[in-house]
Formats: sequence, structure tokens, C-alpha cells
Amino acid sequence: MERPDATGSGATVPTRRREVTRERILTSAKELFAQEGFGSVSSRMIASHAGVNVALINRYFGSKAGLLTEILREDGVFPRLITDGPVEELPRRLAEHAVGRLHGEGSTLQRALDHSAGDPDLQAVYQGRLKSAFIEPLVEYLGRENAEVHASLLAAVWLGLGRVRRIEGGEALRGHDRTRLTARIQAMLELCLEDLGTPDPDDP
Amino acid sequence: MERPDATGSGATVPTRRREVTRERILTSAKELFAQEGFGSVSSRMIASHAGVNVALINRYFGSKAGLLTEILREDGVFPRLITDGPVEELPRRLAEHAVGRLHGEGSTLQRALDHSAGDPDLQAVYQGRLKSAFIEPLVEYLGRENAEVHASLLAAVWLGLGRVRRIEGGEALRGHDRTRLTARIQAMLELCLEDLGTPDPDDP
DNA sequence: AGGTATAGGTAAACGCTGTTGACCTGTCAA
DNA sequence: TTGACAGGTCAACAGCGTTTACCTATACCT
Repeated sequence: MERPDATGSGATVPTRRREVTRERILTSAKELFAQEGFGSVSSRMIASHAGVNVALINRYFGSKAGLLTEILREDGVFPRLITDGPVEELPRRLAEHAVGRLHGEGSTLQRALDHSAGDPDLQAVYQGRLKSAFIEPLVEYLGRENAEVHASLLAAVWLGLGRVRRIEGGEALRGHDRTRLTARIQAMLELCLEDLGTPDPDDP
Repeated sequence: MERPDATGSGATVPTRRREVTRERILTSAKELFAQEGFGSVSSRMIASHAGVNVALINRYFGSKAGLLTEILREDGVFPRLITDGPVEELPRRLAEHAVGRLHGEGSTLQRALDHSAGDPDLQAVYQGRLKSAFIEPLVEYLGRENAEVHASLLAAVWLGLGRVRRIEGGEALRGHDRTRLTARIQAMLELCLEDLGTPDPDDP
């Protein structure tokens, strides 16, 4: 079966096209995840919203988690944020972005995925992503001794702020003076990156 | 039906006793959660391990999440940690505890629940718990201006460290000199508690 | 002691989930 | 026109948390 194409030329356009279907699923998934969060959206909901059969999700993305992995891979806000300027300004960039999120800035999708970042299926996805899109770029970007430790501490503050915002609503933080709060978070992030000395486990 | 009691007195002990059954479920749940994590343990697994009917979990705890809420309520490591000494030593206490966890210290149950702290059902449970067992006691304990902001920042670092440990294994942090790492985390927590000035949104 | 209300326990189903394998069918090249 | 095959469908699977209707051991009251 074919359908008339939009050009009015009389030619027909195939209804079965891999890329088109794949994109429909991706678009619907993003939209629904953004509205409801990952855990609350079922495969069948995505499929019916995309006007597509359920089985195709697993055909094209392996699993529901695979679908999310693909969405996150396309998104990639972390690496951009990290390499968006000189190292010495990284704490300021991250602090401003974090505080911005408290005030509802950032894409709907980002916010929704944060909101449901706990799902057990997501755990594995986020684990891979923390390394590939946060720790590793950061380590490479810092490019110095103990970079992994600095990166881990930075990631901890970053993720922790996200978590508090997510499960507490961030009301307490949002209520405070924005400039002062940003400065404080920036200071905390700078402390994460400050020199730690040589890591010698034998030395007390 | 009754069974002989352990005293050998010849008396019998009832087989149907609310508290006994409740406790059997709690014990089994703790054990299984500790081994496998929350998400991987089904209601039916808990029930069969406890030698009890599945429906009793919902009868006694409302839901599987309710069961976990009860377990966490009984546990309560947060409030103890917070009020375990003077305020000025709180950052040191928390830092030491956090680093201790990196090195596998803490109860099996704690570690396992941390490990599966992302489940969507747990999200609500943890949300209530973050407020009642962390923020609120901390706010009351600090008892000063902007206590909520300080508590939120502290909670962010604390939860963030937990999250990094959980999804990254904390290898990078564990590999570093323990004393120096503890000192750094302590400094970060102290920064969370440092005076912020008056929260005036109109003041740039 | 006997009768009986009820708390405690059970079995079977409900509707839902993600996933899979067997089966159609549109599309395109020979 | 015919065949091969990528693309799409359908129905079923096993599992989940939860609920409903039902049974029965227990304990109180006469």
C-alpha cells in the first residue's frame, strides 16, 4: 500500500521506510518521556502515540532502555557544558547551569528524565553515561594528576544537586538569593578541583 | 491448628499471630533486599522466603513500597549520624562516614538499598525520607537562618557521593589517599554550612 | 464446654508490564 | 511478472504488584 505524497505530483511515497518509522518512535518517546517520565510511559503508549506496532521498539532499539540510551546519546548536554570554555571557568559554568535548572530552565526532556533518573532499567544506562559523558570527558579535559578523583567529586556535587532538586523540588534552594547561591556552589565545585597532593595509601 | 511450643510444657502456641507473621515478612524482606536490591526482589519472592502468602505483604504494609518504608523507618542511620555530636563536628562525622562507605563499611542492607535507590517506587519513599530523616532533623539541629539552604546543600553532597559510589563503584575515590579525601570532603561539607548572608531576591 | 464473631490466612484472578517468535505484506530488483 | 526480503503485524509469554472473595483457626462469651 502506498499513500499520495504531499507534492501533488501524482507520484507515491512508500509507507514502509525504516528511517521514518525509527524517527517516529524516537520523537514520540521524547515527547512522552518529557511529559510523564521514563517509568510511567509504557512501550505500548509510545507505540500507539507513534502510530506504530509495539514490537518495532524492540526491533529498532533492542529494548525500552535501549530507546532511552539512544535519546540520551543524541542529547548530550554534559560534554558540551564541560568543553564550552576554559577549565578555570568550568565551576562557574556548572554552577550557573545547576542553579538555572533549579529555576526551571533547561529542556523539558532533560527535566523529565532527571525526574525519573532512578528507574532500575535506567540505572545501567546512566551508569554507562556517567562514565562516557561526564567522568571521561572531564578527566581528559582536566588532563592532570588525580583527574579521576576531581572528576568524581565534581560529578558527586553535580548529581547531588540534581537529586535534591528532583526529590525535594529544590524549593529551599530556589528561595534563596540566586547570586549568592551560585557563588557558593561555584566555590564548592572549585574545591572539588583543588590540588589534592600525591595519592599515597601507605602515607598516613 | 496449633503447634507444640518450645518450652516442652505441653502447652500449644497459636500459628496465626499477627506480630510473628509481620516480623517474618520484615526479616525476609531485609535479607533479600540486602542480597539483591529492591527492584530485583518481587513480592512473591519475599512471601515464599517468609513462608507466607503474597497477599499478606499488602495486607500488613499496604504495598511493596510500604514494606520498604517500614524497613527504612526502623533503620534510620541519618538522624543518628546528625545528632551524634556537636554541630561543628558534623562535617567531619559525615565525611568519615561517606568515605567509610566507599570502602565497603556500613550494613549490607544499607549498601544494597543504596544500590537500588533509583526505583520509581522508591522515589516517593526516598522523597518522604529525605525530608523527614535528613533535611528536617538537620534544619532543627542547625537551628539558624537559612538552615534549609544549608541542609539542602549538605544533602546534595551527601547524596551525590552516594550516587557516584553506586553507579561508578567509587573506584576512583577509593583509590586515593583516605585521609586527604576525607579532609577534602569535610571541607566541602563545611562550605555547605558556611554563612550565606541574607536571602534577598530583590538584591542583585 | 459449645457457639460464634472475627482476625488471620489463602487461592485465584485482574490488568499491567517488557519482550518474543511466527506470521503476513509492501517494496524493489531481476 | 515473479521472487526475495526488509518492514510490519499479531498473539502470546512470563512476570509484576495488587485485589477480591473466600476459608479457618482463634478467642471470647454465654
